[in-house]
Amino acid sequence: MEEEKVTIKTIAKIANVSHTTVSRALNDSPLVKEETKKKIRELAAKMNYTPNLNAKALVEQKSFIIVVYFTDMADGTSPSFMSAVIHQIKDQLPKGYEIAVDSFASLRRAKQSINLRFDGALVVSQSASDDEYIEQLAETGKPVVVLNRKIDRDDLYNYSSDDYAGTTSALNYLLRMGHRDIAMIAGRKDFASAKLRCQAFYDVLKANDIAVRQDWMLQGNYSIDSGYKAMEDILNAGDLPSCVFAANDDMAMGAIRACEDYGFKVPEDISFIGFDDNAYSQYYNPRITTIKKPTSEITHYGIGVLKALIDNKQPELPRFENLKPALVVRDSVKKLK
Amino acid sequence: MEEEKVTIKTIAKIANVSHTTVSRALNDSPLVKEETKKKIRELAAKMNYTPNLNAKALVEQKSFIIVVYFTDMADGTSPSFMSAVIHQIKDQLPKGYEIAVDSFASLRRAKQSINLRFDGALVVSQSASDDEYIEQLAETGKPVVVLNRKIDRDDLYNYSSDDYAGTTSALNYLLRMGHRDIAMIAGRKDFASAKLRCQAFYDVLKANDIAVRQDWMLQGNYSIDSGYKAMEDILNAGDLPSCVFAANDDMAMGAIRACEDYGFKVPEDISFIGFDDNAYSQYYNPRITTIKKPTSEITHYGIGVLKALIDNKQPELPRFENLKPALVVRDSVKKLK
DNA sequence: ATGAAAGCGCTAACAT
DNA sequence: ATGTTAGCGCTTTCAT
Repeated sequence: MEEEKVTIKTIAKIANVSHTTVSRALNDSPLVKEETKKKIRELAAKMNYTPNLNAKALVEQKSFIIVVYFTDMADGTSPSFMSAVIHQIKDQLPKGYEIAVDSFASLRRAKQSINLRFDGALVVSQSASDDEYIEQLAETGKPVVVLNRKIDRDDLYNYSSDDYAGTTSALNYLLRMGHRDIAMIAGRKDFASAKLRCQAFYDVLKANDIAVRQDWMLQGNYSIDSGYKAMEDILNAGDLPSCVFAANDDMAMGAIRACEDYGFKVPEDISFIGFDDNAYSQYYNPRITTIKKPTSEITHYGIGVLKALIDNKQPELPRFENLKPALVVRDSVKKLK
Repeated sequence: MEEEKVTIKTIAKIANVSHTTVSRALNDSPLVKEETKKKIRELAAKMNYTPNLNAKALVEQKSFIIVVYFTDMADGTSPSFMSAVIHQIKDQLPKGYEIAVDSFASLRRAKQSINLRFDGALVVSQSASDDEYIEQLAETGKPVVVLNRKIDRDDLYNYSSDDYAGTTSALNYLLRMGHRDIAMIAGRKDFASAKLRCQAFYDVLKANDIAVRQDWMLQGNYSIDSGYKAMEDILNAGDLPSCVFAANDDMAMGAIRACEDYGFKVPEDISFIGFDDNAYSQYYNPRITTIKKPTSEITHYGIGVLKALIDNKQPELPRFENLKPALVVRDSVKKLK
């Protein structure tokens, strides 16, 4: 059961060569005769040899670990974003690499600094409070790519979603559909995306001479439940908006549920537009009109660049790009006449 | 920017002690005077010292990596399960450990064996095809805990959801509500949970003298879309069942959407019961009656045991437990008279 | 084309 | 209480 551990020295002894030759053969060095290589490789396979990555890492000053950092795994970060990133990165990276997952929130909780054992880092950042850790990562001089949020530095590769533009197109659509009484349920305060979506909301309303009513500006935290509760507040107050812009689809779903519970029909009595286009939006009842966040493009860009960086190649993509979300019209917004 | 790398030898030189003393001091060995310890610790902090985990790992024959394996990250494994496991494990494990995430599907695709660099493994297993990799993990002699599915060996710690019992209680509830024309949308064929949920379906119907109609037994794959398509098949065929048992909530949601699209009302025209109780089930329209899978208990058990095993302690939990799911009655099943 | 020796940063026997 | 030495498994000069 317990296999004796086989190292390059074990192989060397049996093959009657030095362990140096074994090392070279296994790394396909041109310094070893094809014949010897073949013999050694076969032997290694037969003996079930696996290299000790710790030793290799020690001498090569590498670690064969790619780390993925999230702002917070407990909440705010959608599980599907997380799973997509990990899954895609796993499939594209060279074999032998481990994907380590961590969060800045847990570092903060444990008052820890970042772990230095990584060869490249992918950061899915939601908040400016991540900057201290991003700085720590950058200081190592190793490849770092920041996704999801625009950062204030131009030495790192950075891909984000243009949430301001996305929100603008959402509101312009509502306006075109005849809505002027628009409420908003905002996202988690400390998240950059929430701030941008709010700011755009204010700006577009102002540009269209619509006063923002504070009782129609609710604070959520991106969770379904927070959408439900915020909507209850709207429903329990005075007059109703004709439409609600929820800063993400999860909150839109919670809010729609609240409407149903209070006897209002969506979109007959009240319309909704969300943000993200999550996995359930197109199946929800009603199907949710929303802004599709370019998540998979962001992920794809990030992984491609990180891979190039680790391979010491020049990435073909620009340092920064603010990818455009797209309006997806479905059934949750009613056209007013 | 590029900090000179500081090792225990650097510190030793400045502190005028041997690197051994530094090592001992940093590891809080009783062999070092408190005073010296303090001095060295302060020095280390000031110099921004971080231990080289590769070196430590090499000499200690450890790796400071906990690996979490999923059957398949591309589909089948719910992102929320994944995020919950990673998040919880991260919070409970000793500092300095990395959580590495991988999937057997990707190993298979790359024709790779498991990576030996880990100190403990948590396997979220869906399918018997995982067994070859579980065997590889077990052979290392390191702590391995298998979750989600009952395995055929008793040397590993193993916690699963009793899907057979869960399905039985779902069907008994339907029967109590007066349903006898029951269709089923099954889950991904190769997944153990799907098989158990099917088997229980057959058994309960048979026990109640209800013939299983093959045109009411549809094959899905646990995705929302597969639920939609399966339901279309039912709707396009002859007579309608009074109720559909979907092997998970995602498929139930897809199927309900199909009903709406075809002009049927849920639960007035047709009832639904799901499985899992996912994050959206209680907000869906209608709220979905379902079987709550004891996911968080399973995760909790698994992490607790793995932690104990890694600390060389005897876990307080039994080797195996088949945790009971619970019926959650909501609005998607109509009572027939 | 192959081997001997050194060294990566750390811990642990074995001195003292 | 502290230091000396060896060695974990690997790659990399430097010889031959």
